[in-house]
Amino acid sequence: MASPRGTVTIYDVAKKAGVSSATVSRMLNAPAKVSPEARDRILAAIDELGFVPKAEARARALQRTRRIGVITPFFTAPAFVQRLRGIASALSKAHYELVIYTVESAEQLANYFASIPFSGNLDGLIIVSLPVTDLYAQRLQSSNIPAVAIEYSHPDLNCVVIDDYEGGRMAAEHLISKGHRRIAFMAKPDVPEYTVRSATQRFTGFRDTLAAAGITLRDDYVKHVMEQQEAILRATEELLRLAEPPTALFGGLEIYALGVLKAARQLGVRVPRDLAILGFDDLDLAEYADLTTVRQHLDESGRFAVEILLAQINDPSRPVQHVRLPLKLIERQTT
Amino acid sequence: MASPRGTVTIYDVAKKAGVSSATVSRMLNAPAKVSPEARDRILAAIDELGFVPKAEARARALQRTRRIGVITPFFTAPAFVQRLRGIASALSKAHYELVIYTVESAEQLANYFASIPFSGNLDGLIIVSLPVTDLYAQRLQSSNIPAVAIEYSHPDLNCVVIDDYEGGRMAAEHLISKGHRRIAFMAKPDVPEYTVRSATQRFTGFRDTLAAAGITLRDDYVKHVMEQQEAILRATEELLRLAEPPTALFGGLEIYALGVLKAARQLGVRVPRDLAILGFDDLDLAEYADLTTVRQHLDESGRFAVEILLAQINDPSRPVQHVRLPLKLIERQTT
DNA sequence: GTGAAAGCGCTAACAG
DNA sequence: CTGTTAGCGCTTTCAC
Repeated sequence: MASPRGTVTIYDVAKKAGVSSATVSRMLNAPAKVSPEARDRILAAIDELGFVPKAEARARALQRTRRIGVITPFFTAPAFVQRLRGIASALSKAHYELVIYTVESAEQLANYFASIPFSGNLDGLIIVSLPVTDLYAQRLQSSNIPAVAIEYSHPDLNCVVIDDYEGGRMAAEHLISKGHRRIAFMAKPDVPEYTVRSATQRFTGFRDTLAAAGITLRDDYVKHVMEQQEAILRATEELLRLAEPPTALFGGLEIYALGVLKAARQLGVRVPRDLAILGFDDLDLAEYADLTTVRQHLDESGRFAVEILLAQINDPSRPVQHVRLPLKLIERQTT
Repeated sequence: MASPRGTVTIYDVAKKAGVSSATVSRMLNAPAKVSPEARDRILAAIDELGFVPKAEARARALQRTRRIGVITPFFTAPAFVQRLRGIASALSKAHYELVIYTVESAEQLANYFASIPFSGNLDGLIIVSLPVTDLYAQRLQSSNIPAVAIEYSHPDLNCVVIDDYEGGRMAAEHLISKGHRRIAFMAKPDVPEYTVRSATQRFTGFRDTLAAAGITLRDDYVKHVMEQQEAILRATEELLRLAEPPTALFGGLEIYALGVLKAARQLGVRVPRDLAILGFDDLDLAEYADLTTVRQHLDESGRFAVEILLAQINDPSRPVQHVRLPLKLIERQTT
């Protein structure tokens, strides 16, 4: 019989069980310290009253919330989802709640960092795929809340990242080993606001490795286009219409590889016979599309972040940790 | 200069600004009620101290958390993600925090309902794609927390659902209108624990409509298989190897349509020429695959749920609301 | 083993 | 406009 919203407290339980509120509290937190008789009566009272401890109150008394926050770009992109999945799973195992803050713009991100009541409201924070500026890092530090960044790295912050340069290298190597020499690259335009350092490094590693093998990446082989399928289709056509069309393509982001794959099918180009396609990330989608790709274990990145975060929470004096997750080439049908 | 974790309170601010804590509180909640001079001094103090209000304390005093919870199956399936996306977006606009509880088994669900401190920790609850039993509905009611269920419906609970029977009907009608008469159906096995009522109704609507058009759904045209691609591939082969193979197939769940599409490609079957394929849901994935499908607006379902929930929170006396979202046939390349 | 009582940080009357 | 004061529900000494 619960009365009006949230109305039954330990005091009610205490009264009904004929003990003090302190004893009920003990019962809840350290049952061993309570006599068996009292225990039974309290348990009965709890049952009867339908008592549920109020986390808010608990958190205030305890000075911790058992809740960790995740700041992530508005999760339209599958990669965020997979990272989140890793986080959610690990957190749930550790009995932490997960609160999500989605960010749709740089401005909103700034707002969050400026105004969100981090300290005291969260036991820790995970920042997913969002650039961490010095200012933010500093604010995080001074607010004294344990945090870890995924994908972007900052010297003063825990983070879990991958070696994008190495990823580019692996991609190039794979394509070369398959006998390709006319190799193309497609990725996002380099817009200033969302300067994706990782994509750039991927590209650099890719190009350097090609160069080391005596292959120069021709300018007309590299396409920077928007993520819309239409744009990708057009770029693919341009590529194929070249006098010397590429025989292979590396998509610096999985969407591009996937998009080109789709475009290729529409254009009647056989994959991988006429055009080999290689992606990066290994989204769930990639498996469905049978795309060969460089896998970074997205779910794992989330799990790792949680691990580091919890360690940090339990021992605040812990030094900053940077982990770099391994990459792996997953060979499927498109190369 | 923030001192040890979460240490600066309104009292600190008050002292520094030479006012009482109440004034600081007013400043925070109703700045108009504070004199300009005091305001400035308080603002300055806040800045200097790096003060951030602690949500826990606020929530306790206010008796509301500005936080709503979402219980969802472990979000491996894209449909959950899209629903979540709608929820997250709507919630963020309304300045609510979103806390996520993922559930991996029926048992865990029971645990949540039994032991999670819902009341007093959350202002509201959204239950995504999880069967709501009478017991749970009752507990929800008595704990007096506003809630809404998505996908599953319960008479005593707000919910947003679709008309699955109608969906099945639309699917059948579309296929019939395309001239098909040998039509197959593929879906999940009917396991007792996860009795997916919606899938069953989809099927019924589908079969009834076929029947009304004088087409009887042959037993060897309906396949209940696991979601693994391999199982789907095998089922597809069996279908196609029939003396009279079907010319069209309806996947009661999008995965099946997608899986069959993939299988068809592997088997060299032309889609839609040799086999038309129709899905249900319209996941992001469907667009990528150019799958014709019956769309239920997943994102929208989340948005609606939030709307109802907030309305309910603001006016607890509001009657239970059942909304049924419309379905729409999205014609793409596979039929 | 148990109870009394003092907080945890904030808000909301109530006087002034 | 502002300060005083009493909670919100739970935990945690400190005595007994």
